[in-house]
Amino acid sequence: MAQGELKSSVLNRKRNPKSPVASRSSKRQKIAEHRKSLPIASEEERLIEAVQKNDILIIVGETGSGKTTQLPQFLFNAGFCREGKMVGITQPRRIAALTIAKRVAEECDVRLGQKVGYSVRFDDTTSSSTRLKYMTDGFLLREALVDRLLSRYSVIIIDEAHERTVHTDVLLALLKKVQRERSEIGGGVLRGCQGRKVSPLKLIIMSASLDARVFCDYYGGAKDFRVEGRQFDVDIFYTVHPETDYVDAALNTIFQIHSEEEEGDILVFLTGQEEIESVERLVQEKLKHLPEDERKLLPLAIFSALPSEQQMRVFAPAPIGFRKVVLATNIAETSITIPGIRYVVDSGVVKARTYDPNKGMETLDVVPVSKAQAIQRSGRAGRDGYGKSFHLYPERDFWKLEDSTKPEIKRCNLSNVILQLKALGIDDILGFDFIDKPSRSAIVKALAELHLLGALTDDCKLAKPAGEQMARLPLEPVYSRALILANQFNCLEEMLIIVAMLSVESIFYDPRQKREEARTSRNHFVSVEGDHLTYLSVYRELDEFLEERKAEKSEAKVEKIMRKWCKVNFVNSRSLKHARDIYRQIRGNVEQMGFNVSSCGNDMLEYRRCIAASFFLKAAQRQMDGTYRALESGEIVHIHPSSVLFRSKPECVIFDELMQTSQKYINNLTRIDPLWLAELAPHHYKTEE
DNA sequence: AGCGAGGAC
Repeated sequence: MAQGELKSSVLNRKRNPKSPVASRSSKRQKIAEHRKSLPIASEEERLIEAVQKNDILIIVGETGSGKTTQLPQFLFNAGFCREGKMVGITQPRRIAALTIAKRVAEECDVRLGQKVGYSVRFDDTTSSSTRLKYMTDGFLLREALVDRLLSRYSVIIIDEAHERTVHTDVLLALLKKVQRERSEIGGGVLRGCQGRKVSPLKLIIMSASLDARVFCDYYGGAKDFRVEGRQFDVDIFYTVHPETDYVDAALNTIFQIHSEEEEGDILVFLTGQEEIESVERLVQEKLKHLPEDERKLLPLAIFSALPSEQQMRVFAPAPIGFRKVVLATNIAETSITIPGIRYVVDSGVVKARTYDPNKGMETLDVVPVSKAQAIQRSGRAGRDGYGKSFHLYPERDFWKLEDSTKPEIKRCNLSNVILQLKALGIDDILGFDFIDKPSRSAIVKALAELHLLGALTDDCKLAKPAGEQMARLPLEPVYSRALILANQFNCLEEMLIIVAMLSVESIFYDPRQKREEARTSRNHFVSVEGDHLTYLSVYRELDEFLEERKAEKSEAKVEKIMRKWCKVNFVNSRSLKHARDIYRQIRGNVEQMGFNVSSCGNDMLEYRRCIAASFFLKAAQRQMDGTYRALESGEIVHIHPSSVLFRSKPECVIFDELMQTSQKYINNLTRIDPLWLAELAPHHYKTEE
């Protein structure tokens, strides 16, 4: 939303070179006109009155209402930022926090970081003068660990609450509690963090969902306020009969649009990389059989694991006379907005992760989308003008879909959430007032895991200091535990690198066409001990490479060198950069905790023993038939083909991940001696021997 | 003998 507007204003400025003063005043005028034209503009008085009268307000507004950019400015003007107080606005995604803050700073005619700023991991632009603070919901949760009453905020706005991410759900519950505590303290008798006076907290929940009831009910009949959206109309089409093969149906629909419909690009929602790459080939294949003048169709893939340079291609306009057909996962549902899309093709399915707490196993399944998801997908055709949306299933099937996607908190491993809650002083997890309660068994399992990792005491209190240290680290509890143990094994330096690498996805990029070339070219990284040490050597080799070129001072130059190195080595540079950021952050964290970052040098034996001691819950042993048995759950599993140990099949391994896709796969492995388990985790494996 | 949706601290 804000992204596109920002870009066009920059273009306008270039096209009309005026004196800086004139261009500035015409820009101000344009911004004022734009603000006045938003549906929410006429609601300022009513909105402020509603906020003043209600401590909790649910705002329902569809795309284009202007609620996210305007409401914080209304609140500022109404005096909610007096006495140094802030209005905090949370977003599920960093890119949204960033672009919206930039947009609002421009509207307010201030430099980013002054009155308006954003805070996301690795990137904090706020200052002591910041009054409107955009941030990720995860960032606000981290702040709560330091200042439990969030006393610097007079108003907190949770945006995109309908998405129901884990972070949003935890915040919704936490803020309910914080608001109660702040009103009980009242009158500033008690003081919060750093002696700040504590005043009541206003809470605003913003949702695009038509159904605000779930939020209103949760907050004891809170008032809802509806704001009009503004989107172009999208005509919706369904198939007459159910399709047996949605890939085939998608192909036919793409070519039908191409031959029958007016100009405009096509966005196709599919389920994953393999499927997208295969549809891309099929489109190209089919084009060969068309007459020359009908071949002007350009298929482009986009999914999260795709390197940035290739992701960027979907944003470039198609060559003159060509029509783009963007083949996307649900990355294009919310995370990225592609300009020029007029036609949407919805397969009606999505890959969704679920977690089985009893087996400690995640599953990635193709499942039908929800109604809300199908509507969201259609809406992607109405960003730049009116559009058309083609669903590859009959209308009667649409009505059978779930209204909305199951909240993530009911589908994930809760160990991190529960550790955070414990660190926030919330001890009764089973009785905690979640908007949607996770199952009892999921909670019990996570508590047991935290206990086994040493984060919780026998009576389920936060252990001191291990539990507190683990909660402070922005990592999965099992990784935090690994860092604490590595400190004792004198291989903290190595474990910091491995944990950073395991925290990011798709380090290696294997384009299907060049898979063999990619494998061969990175053979020199591969360790016979497994994936962990392979990642270590990738990280170190890049580090040495950059060290040798340290003469290059500028950050941009370093990035360029790094990208080149990654390309040659078939490593995803975005992933590796992310790993380096995480490394720096968690290294800072452990140093603050007083850990001495020591290295085991070339003693990989000690390092592997540390891996075994840390991840003892994730061990698997080879069986007679060559399959593996996960020791904790008893599941029969296979080594994932992308692991460097896929062919060598050692007797006993530690794995990082157990996921069911086409089979039950373990991935990211290290070879260990089975005797180490009983030696290093006797409290868990003592009976095995 | 063969392969993983999207986010976030």
